[in-house]
Amino acid sequence: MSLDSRFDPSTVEEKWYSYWVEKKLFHSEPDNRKAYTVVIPPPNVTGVLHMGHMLNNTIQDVLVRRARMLGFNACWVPGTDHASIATEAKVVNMLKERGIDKRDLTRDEFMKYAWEWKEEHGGIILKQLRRLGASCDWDRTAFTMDDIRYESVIRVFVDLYNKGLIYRGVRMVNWDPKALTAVSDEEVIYKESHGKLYYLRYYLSDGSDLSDLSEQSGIKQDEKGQYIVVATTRPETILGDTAVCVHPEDPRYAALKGMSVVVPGVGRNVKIIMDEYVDREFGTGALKITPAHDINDYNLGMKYGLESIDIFNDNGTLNDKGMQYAGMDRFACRKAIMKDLEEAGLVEKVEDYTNKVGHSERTDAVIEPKLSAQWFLRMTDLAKKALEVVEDDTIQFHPAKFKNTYRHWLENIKDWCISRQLWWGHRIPAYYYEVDGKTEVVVATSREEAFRLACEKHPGAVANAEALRQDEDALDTWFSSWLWPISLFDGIRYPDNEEIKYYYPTDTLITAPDIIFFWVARMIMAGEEFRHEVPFHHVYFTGIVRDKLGRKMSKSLGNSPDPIGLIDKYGADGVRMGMLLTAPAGNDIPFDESICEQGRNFSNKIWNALRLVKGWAVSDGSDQSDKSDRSDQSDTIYNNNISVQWMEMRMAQVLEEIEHDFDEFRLSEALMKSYKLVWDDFCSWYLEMIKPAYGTPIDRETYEATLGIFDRLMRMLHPFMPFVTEEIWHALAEHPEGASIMVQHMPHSVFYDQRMLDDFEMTREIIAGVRNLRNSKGLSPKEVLDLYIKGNCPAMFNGIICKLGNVGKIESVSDKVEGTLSFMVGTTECFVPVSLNIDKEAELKKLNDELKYAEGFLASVMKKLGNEKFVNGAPEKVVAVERQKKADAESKIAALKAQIEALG
RNA sequence: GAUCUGUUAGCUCAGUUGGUUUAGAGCGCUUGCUUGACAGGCAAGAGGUCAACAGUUCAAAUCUGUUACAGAUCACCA
Repeated sequence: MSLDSRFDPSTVEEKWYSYWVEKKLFHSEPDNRKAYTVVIPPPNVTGVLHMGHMLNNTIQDVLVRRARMLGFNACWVPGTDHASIATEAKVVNMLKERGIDKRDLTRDEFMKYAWEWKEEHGGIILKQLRRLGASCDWDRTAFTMDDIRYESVIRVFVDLYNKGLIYRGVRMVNWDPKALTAVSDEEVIYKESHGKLYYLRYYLSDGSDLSDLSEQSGIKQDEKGQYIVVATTRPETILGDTAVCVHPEDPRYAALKGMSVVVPGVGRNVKIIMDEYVDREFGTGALKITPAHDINDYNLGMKYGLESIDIFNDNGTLNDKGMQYAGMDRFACRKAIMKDLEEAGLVEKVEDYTNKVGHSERTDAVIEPKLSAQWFLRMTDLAKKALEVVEDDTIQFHPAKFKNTYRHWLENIKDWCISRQLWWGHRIPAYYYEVDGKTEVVVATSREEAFRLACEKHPGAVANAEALRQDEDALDTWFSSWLWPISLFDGIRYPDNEEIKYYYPTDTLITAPDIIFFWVARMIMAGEEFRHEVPFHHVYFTGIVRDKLGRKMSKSLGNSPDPIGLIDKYGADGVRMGMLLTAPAGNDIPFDESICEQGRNFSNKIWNALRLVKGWAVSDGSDQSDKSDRSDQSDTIYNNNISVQWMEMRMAQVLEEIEHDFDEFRLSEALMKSYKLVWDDFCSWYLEMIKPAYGTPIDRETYEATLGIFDRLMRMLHPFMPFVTEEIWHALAEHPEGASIMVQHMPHSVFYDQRMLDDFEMTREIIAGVRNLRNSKGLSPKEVLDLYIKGNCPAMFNGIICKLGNVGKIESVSDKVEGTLSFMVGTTECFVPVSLNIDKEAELKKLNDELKYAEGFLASVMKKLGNEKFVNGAPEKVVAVERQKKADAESKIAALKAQIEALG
C-alpha cells in the first residue's frame, strides 16, 4: 500500500460528510432505544459562523456522537431563530438599496420582502456547521417562524394571557431609537463612557428672594439674581424638566421649601420638591427631574404628581416640545443647547465624568428610557419554579458556579417586556375594538376566534371579524426561543404526540454563559409551565473564546480568525481538537492557532501509524523466533503476546478514566487522555514493542490483535475527530457498503490487572534509564549494552527492555557490579557495563545529588513517624504507607552509599 | 457598590469529599538524532518553597479567616 506520508484532511472531509448525510446516519426517528436529545441553541438567522459557535457546536457534536455510539438514539436538532431586530435591519437596508422606503410598504408587503431575504441570505451558518462535521439531523431543521413554531408562540401567548400572566401597560421601557422598538432589560448593555457633567444654573423664580445667604448655603447670587446649581450628564433633557429635587434634610437647600426655579434656557417655572431619593454627596445635591426620560425621575414624577413632558421622537430626535431644537438629534441638541446656555451665562462649570451608559445589544444605539404601552409577562411565579429545579439539582449546571448567577437573577427579576415595535416576528394576537368610545381588547389565536370572543363580551359592538384592529407589535425573539425544546417536537400544539413524548426532556443544553438569562432560565420556565417537566437535565456552559491576549473576539478588533479559513488550513478535526483542548468547562478559551496545528499533527500521527501497520507483511508460519542472539529473551511471539496484553489493559484503564471524565463533562481531559493513549502508549510504546525487524513479517495473531486495537482506538477518538477516524477505520478493514464508524459501539472498559500495568511502568523507567544513560554518555543507540539488575524487577517484560533499550542480555544479581554505570528505579539498582572510561567525579556528583534528595525525603517521612500523635491518630493504612516509604528510602540510601564507596 | 469565582512550571490548565514516595499534563524551552510510519517526527532533559499572612489538624495546594490581585454577574447617583 502506498500512502502519502502526510495526511491531507481536505480530501476526506467532504467525502465522509456527504456519505453520512446520504446514508441518513444523522437522522433519528423514535424507536425502542433510549433517546439522547440535544437542541441547538439556534443561531441568529442573519449570523455567520464565529469562534464561539465553533466551540459550542464542537462540544455538542462530541456529546451527540458519543451518545450515538453508546447505543442511544441520538438526535441533535438544528435550526435558527428569526432575530427580529437584526433581520428587520437587514431587510430595511436591502429595501433601501432597491430604493424602497419601509414606510411606503404595508405590513404584508414588508413581510414578503423579509421572507425573501431570509430564503436567500439566512442560515448561512447552518451550511458552515457542516464543514465542522456537525452531526445534526438536518431533516429536522427548524426556524422560529416556520408554521409549527409560529403557531406555538401564538398559542402560548393566548394561554398565558388567559392565565393572567400577560398584561399590557404603560411603563418606562428601554427604547432603541435606531431599531425603533422597545427592548427588554437583558438586551441593554451598560458600557463605561467618557462624558461630561454639566453644572447648570437654575434661577429662583420671580418673587423669590432670600436674604441672609451663608457660605454653606447651596443658594448663590449674582447680578441676575439668586440661583442653585444642578448637575446633569444630559443637558438636552432640561427641555423636559418639570421639577428640581433636593434632600429634605439638606441644610443647603432647606430654605427652598415650596419655592420654584426657572429651567435655564427654557424659561419654565418648576417646583422644588424634597425627597430622600436624592444623594446629597453627588454633584451639588440638587437633581433635575425629567419624568418622561428617566426611570427614577418617572417614579418621582408619579409620587409628586409632576407633569411629564416627552421631548423626543421615536428616532431620538427632538419633537415639537424641543423648541428651537426640534428636529435635531439628541446628541447634536446637547451640543447646541450647551452653546446657547454658555452664551446666556447659565453654565456654572463643566467637568469630565465617566459613567455607564446603556446601549442596545443589537444596534449599539444609546438606549433612551421611554414611556410607552407595552406587553409584559409576569415573572414572579415562573421564576420561583425555575429556581427550585436548579437549586435541587434536577437540572445540573456545569460548572456549578453558574447557579449563583442564576439564583441572583431570578430572585431579583422584573416583568419581561415582550412586545417589540417591529413587523418581522410573531404578531401579537390581541385585537382591539371600540365600545362607547372606550377601547376593548380580546386575545385569541385567530381573528375569527377573536371576533367570537368580542361578540360574547359586547354583543353587537363589532360588525365583523375584519372590523377588529390587530395589535401592530411583534413579540420578542426570545419569546419564541424559550419554547425551542418543546416546539421543535411540536409539543405545544400537540402535547401528547409521540415525538415530544420520546425526545423530551432533552439531555444536555450547551450554551455560552452570556445567555443564561435570555435562554436557559426562560427555557426552564417554559418547560415547567407547559410540560410540567424540566427541558433538559444538564446545562454545559462553555467559555468565551478570547484571543491570545485575553480579549474578547470582536469584529471591530479584527482579532477573530475566520473559522472556515482555519478548517481549510488545519482540517476540521484539527480545529475541533484545538477548540476542545483549551476548553475546560466554563473557562474562557485563550485561543491560539498553534493548538489547531497540534490537532492537525495528531491526525498525521494516526495516519502514519496506519501506514506502518498496513505496510507490514504478515506471516502465518509459527517459526517466528528472532534470529538475533538475544538468548532466552528473544521469543518474539511471547513478547508480542505480552505487548498485546499490556496494550489491552492500558486501553481499559484509560477508557475507565474517560468514562468518568464524560460523566463530569470534562471533555478536554477526556480528549487529552485519548490523545496520549494513542500517541504515547500506542504509537511510541506498543507499536515499537511489536514492530518486526525491517524486512521481516509479523505474526498473524499479533497483526490481527493490532488491527483490533487500532479499530477501538479510532472509535474512542471518533466523537472528537470524526473525519480522520472514519477514514482510518475504513482503511483498517473491509466494511460493507453503508457502514460507518459513527454507528459502531463505543468500547467499554473491561477488567484490567493493575499489577501488570504497574510492572510495565517500571519497565518503561528502566528503558528510559538505559536511553538516558546513552544520551548523557554519548553512547550510540546502535551499541548493544548489557544490564544487571539488583532488586525487584518483573522479568515478564525483559524481552521488551532488550528490544527498546537495545540491550543484549539482562541478568539478575544479588550484589553490586563493579566498574559499571548505574541508575536506580525505585529501590531497584541497574548496572550497565560500558567500554568507555567512567568519569568518576561526574558519577559521584550524580550519586551525591540523589543521596541528598533521598535523605531529605527520609527526613520528612521520619518527622511524621517520629510524631506520636501521627502514629496513634492517623489511619493504619496511612501509617503503613509512611513505614514503607521509610524502608524504601533507607534501602535506597544504603544502595547509593555503597555505590559512592565503590567509586571512591 | 453588592454578590460570586479564581490566583499551582515561561504560557494554558488538572489536582475528584485533607494522607499514595517532599506536586501532574499539554504547549513552549534545552540537548542529541537524515533511527526505512511520521522533522507535521524520534529520544532524553531542565523547570514550581501551589498569591501573601495567620489559624484548624497527627497531616493543608486541598478546610477557616484576613489581605493583595484578577475575572464574572447584578445594581447604579443625576
